[in-house]
Amino acid sequence: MKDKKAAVLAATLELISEQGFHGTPMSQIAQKANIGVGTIYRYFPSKENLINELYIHVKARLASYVFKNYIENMPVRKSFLHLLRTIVDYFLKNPIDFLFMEQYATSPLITVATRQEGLRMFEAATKLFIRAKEEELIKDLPLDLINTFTYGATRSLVSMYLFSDDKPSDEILNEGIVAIWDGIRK
Amino acid sequence: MKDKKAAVLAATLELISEQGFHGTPMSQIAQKANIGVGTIYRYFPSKENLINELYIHVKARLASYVFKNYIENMPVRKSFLHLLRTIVDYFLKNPIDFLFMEQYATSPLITVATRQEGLRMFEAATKLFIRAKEEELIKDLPLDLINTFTYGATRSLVSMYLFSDDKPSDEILNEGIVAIWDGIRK
Amino acid sequence: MKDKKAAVLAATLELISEQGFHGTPMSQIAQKANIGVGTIYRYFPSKENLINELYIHVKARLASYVFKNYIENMPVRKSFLHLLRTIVDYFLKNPIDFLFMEQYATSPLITVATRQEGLRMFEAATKLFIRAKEEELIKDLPLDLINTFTYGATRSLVSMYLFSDDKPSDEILNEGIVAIWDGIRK
Amino acid sequence: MKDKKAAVLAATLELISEQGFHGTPMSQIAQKANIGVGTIYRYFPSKENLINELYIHVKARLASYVFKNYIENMPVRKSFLHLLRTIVDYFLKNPIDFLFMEQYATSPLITVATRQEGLRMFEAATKLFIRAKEEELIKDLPLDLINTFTYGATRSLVSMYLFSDDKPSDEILNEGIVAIWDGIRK
DNA sequence: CATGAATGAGAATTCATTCAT
DNA sequence: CATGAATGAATTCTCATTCAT
Repeated sequence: MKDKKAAVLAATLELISEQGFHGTPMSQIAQKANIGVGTIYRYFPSKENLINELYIHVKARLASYVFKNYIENMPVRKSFLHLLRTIVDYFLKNPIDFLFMEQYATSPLITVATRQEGLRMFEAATKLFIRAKEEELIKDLPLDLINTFTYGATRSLVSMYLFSDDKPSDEILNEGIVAIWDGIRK
Repeated sequence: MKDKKAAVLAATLELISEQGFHGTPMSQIAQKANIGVGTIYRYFPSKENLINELYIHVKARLASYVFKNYIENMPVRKSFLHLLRTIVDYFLKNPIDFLFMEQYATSPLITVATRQEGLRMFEAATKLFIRAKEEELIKDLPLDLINTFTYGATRSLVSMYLFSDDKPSDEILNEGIVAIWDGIRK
Repeated sequence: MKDKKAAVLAATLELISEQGFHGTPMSQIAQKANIGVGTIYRYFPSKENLINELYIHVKARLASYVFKNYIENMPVRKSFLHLLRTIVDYFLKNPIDFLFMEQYATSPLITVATRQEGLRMFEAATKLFIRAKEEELIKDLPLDLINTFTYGATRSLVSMYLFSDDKPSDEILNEGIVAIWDGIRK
Repeated sequence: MKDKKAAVLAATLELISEQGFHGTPMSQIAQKANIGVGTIYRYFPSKENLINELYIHVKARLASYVFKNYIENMPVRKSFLHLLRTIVDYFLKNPIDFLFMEQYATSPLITVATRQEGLRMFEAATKLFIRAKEEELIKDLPLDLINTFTYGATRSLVSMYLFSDDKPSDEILNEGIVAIWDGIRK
C-alpha cells in the first residue's frame, strides 16, 4: 500500500524536525504512523535510507509547488521574482519542511547522491540563470555562485520571517526578494 | 593544564564537522585528543556542554579575527566590504570552522543562551548596519532582515567556494561581496 | 510472556542476595535469566524499579504462604504462635528470600511507597495485635513497638537458625517463638 | 597523623549512612575530611577496607560506651537490663551509628573476619548469658539464640523510637527492655 | 607525606534491526 | 504482508585507584 509509505514519511518529517534524527526512535515513528515497527522495514531498508528518501520527497514536493505555474519564456526578472516568491510562500505555509531542509541540507546523514538528485529537480531555475546571463541582465559571475547566493539569501528571508516576533508584511517580503535581484542584476 | 582542554576542543571540532554530533562517540574524541575518556569530563560536564562550549570557542575565534583590524569610524560601504571580506577569508582558511557553524547554527543542540552569547560577539556589525540606516545608505528594511540576509548570502559565497570544483578567483569573491552590498544598498 | 518476567525476578533475587544490588550488573541478571540485556527493560523501566518490584514480589509470596491457613477468629495466643511459626517455616525453606528481606528492609533503594505496599499485606497481623490488646492479653505498649519487637525477634530466630553450625531442633524453634510471646504477653 | 585517619572515618560514616556505600565516591569523602583523595589511600588500602575498618571502629565505640560502667558481678537481671538500656541510650544519642550498623550488619561488603572481630568485643555480654544459664534464670535455649534474640529485639526498640513520629517515653523504653527480659527469663 | 589530575574499566540504558508468528 | 517481542552492540558517564609532582 502506498498509504503506509506515505504515513511513515509524514510521521518521520514531523518527528525529526522537532527532535532531530537521533532523538527520534523508529518505534516512535511507527507509533505515529499507526503501524508496527517491522513494517517500516518493508518500505525502507534502514533508518538512514528513510531520511534520504524523505529528503527527496520533501524537495520534490517543493519543486512541484514552485514550478506548477512557472512559464519558461517569461521575461527573466519576472520569472526570477515569481520563483523566489513561490519558494518563500511554500516555506511560510510549510514551516516544518523548511526546518527539515535547513537541518539536513548540510548534514552528513544525507548522501552526496541524494543531494545531487535533489539539485536536479531545480534545473529549470538554472536554465533561467543561464538565460539571464545570455541576456546580460545579471553580473558576470559563475553560475554556481549566483545559484547559492540566491538560495542562501532566500533562506535568510524565510528564516527571519519564521523566527522573528514581529512578522514582516507581505510588502517587505517582496522588497526582500527585490533586494536579492538587485544583488545579482547588472 | 589548558593543553588538554584545547586538545579536546580541537579534536571535537574536527570529528564532529565530518561525522556529526551523534556520529562521534566520546571515546573517539578522547583518542584523537590523546587523553583518556574520563579526562574529557574533567573539563566538560557532558557531551552537550562540550558542543556548546565549542560553539562559543569557534565563534569567538572568528570574531577575534574579523574585528582585529576593524576600525569603527570608516565609511559605511568600506567597513561593510571589509567585514564581509574578512569573514569570507577566515572561513576559506578554516573550512572546518565553516562546516561546524553551518551544521550547528540551526541545531537544537545549541542552547538559546549559547546562541545569544555568540551573537553578542558581533554587536559591532549590528552597529554598522544601524549607522548605515541612519546615513540612509541602505534599504529601509528591518535590521534583522538586513542582518540575516547579509550573513546568509555570505555563507552561500563561502559554501560555493569550498565545494565547487573550479574555485573562483579572488576577484570574483570581491564581486560577490559587492553583489551583497548591491542587494541591500539603496 | 510472563515467563521472562518471572525469570528476571528469580535471577535477580538470587544474585542480589549474595552480591548486593550494586555488585550485580544487569548483564549478569540477563545471563542468569537466559535472555538479552535489553529484554529486562521491556519488563522493568530501570534497575531501581526492578528491585522494588522484586521486594513486592517476595513480600507477597511470603504473605500468601503465611495467611494460607490462617483463621481470623482463633484464640489470640494460638493465632500468634501459628503466625510466627509459619513465618519462620517460610524463611527456613526459602533462605534467599530471608537474606533479601534482611538487606532491603532498611535500604534506601526501596521507596516509601513500596514499603507501604509491603506493609499492607500484613494487616491481618496488625488486627491480631489489636485484638490481643483489647482482650488485655499483652502488655500495654504502643502497637508499633509490639509489632517491630515481634518481627525483630522473629528475624533473629531465623537468622540464628540459618547461620549457626548446629541447627536447633524443631522444638527449640517452638520454644523461641514462645519466648517472643512471653516477651509481649501480660 | 591520627587526625587524618579519624577525619576520614568520621566523614565516611556520615556520608555512607545517608547515601549508601556506592552512592558515596572517595572524592566526596576526601572533600568532607578536608584532605586530598590520594591521602585516603595512605590509611586505607581500598574503599572496601575502609568500610570494614569503619565497621570495627563504630562497633568498638559502642562496646566502649556500653561496658564503661559495667560491673561483671552484679545480679544477672540487673546487669542485663543495664546492658540493654545502655545500648539503647547509645543509639538514641548516635542515630547515625545505628543507621550504619543496620545497613552494614547484613551487607556482603562486610567480610566474615570483620564481623567476627566485631562480635568478640561483646564477649562480656556472652559471659553474662552463660552465668544466667548456670544460675538457671533464663530459658534453656542455645546461647546463640538468646544472643541474637536479645539483640534483634533491642534493634527493634531503637528503630521504632528513631523512626516513629510519636516518640515513646523513657518509661516505655524501659518497659520494652523488660519485655525482652521477660522473653528469655524462665 | 600529601596531593589531585589523569585514567580506563565497567555500569546502566537505548534502539536499530531481525524474525517467528 | 504485518507485527512487535527479543536482542546485544554501542553509547555516555562515573569513580576507584595510581603516580608524578
